[in-house]
Amino acid sequence: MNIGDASARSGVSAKMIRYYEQIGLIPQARRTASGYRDYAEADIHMLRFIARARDLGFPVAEITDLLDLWRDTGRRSADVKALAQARVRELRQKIAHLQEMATTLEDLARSCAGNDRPDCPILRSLEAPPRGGLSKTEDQAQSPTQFNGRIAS
Amino acid sequence: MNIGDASARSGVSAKMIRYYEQIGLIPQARRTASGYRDYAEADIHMLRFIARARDLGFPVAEITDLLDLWRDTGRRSADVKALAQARVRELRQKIAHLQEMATTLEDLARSCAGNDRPDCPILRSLEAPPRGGLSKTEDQAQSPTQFNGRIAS
DNA sequence: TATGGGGCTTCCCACCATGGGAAGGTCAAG
DNA sequence: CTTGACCTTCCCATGGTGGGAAGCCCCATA
Repeated sequence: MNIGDASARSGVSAKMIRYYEQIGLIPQARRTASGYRDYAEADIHMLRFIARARDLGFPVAEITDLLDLWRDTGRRSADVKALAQARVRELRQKIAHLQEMATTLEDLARSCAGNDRPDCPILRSLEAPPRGGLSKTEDQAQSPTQFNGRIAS
Repeated sequence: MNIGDASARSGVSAKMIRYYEQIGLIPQARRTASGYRDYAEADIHMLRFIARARDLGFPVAEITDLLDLWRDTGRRSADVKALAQARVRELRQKIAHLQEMATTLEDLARSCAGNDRPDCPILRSLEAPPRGGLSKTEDQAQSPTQFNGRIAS
């Protein structure tokens, strides 16, 4: 089976299949005499597994572990569950962050007249952030743990 | 004022200040005789505006418009409000997407024993997605509108 | 059999926002 | 004048994904 068929049957674009191979997420595909990648049913199965895991928000790096567990018939289901739960926690964290941004913005928008006049609380708020107390240039160290950047987009 | 001070006072890293200048979000900074960027109070003000807008989830591209409105004293507050609301809608959409992923994963995790046995509904689900009806290789066209990729991370 | 069109290959570029780091110039304090 | 902190530019990496070019390959139809 050519990469095009594998793509159509797995839902993973040909570009991505090559990429996954390149980064070592999936093994290097067999090649035909002329250099075409050649896939079997088992490969489609694996690709679908990957697509589904991506749908559920697993980063590619983590899917490696998931695939290992999938293939390991002697696995402990607790290990799989732990992975899923860690993912849920991260998703919830991102959600909370976005929620906070949305709520704040919504509040600001609500308090804006939205007419032809220039006066606008949104812009005023952008000028002078309402964040508690950070001004002395020192205290913005705020743990470089999870939120390095701003939006989790 | 050097870029380091501007950074400390605005909360925007020096790296980012240079980047914003490079992509044209902020004007090119004045330079001292020796080539150092030199900032004034007004620049700090602008950088803080940008930082705050990023905090609220505005993509850099959109901040250009925001800055234009900010500087335009003859603006209509309705224009600002529209921008904010569009952003809120996008945030809500991302939230909904993440929420769905989290819920699904959580359901799966709940139904997984999480013990030493290998049997695991999570992996089973990854093998065979529970999505309504997509199997015949044709129907996965699913409108390439907003969700080009999977996770909105 | 020749030709054309569609599929395959690799390679590079772009996104978005951010950080890391190297190589080299500058400034201010000691 | 030396030293160390700062500045400059330039390149690279991230994470997934798509776009596209240049050049083979394969098959069907004329």
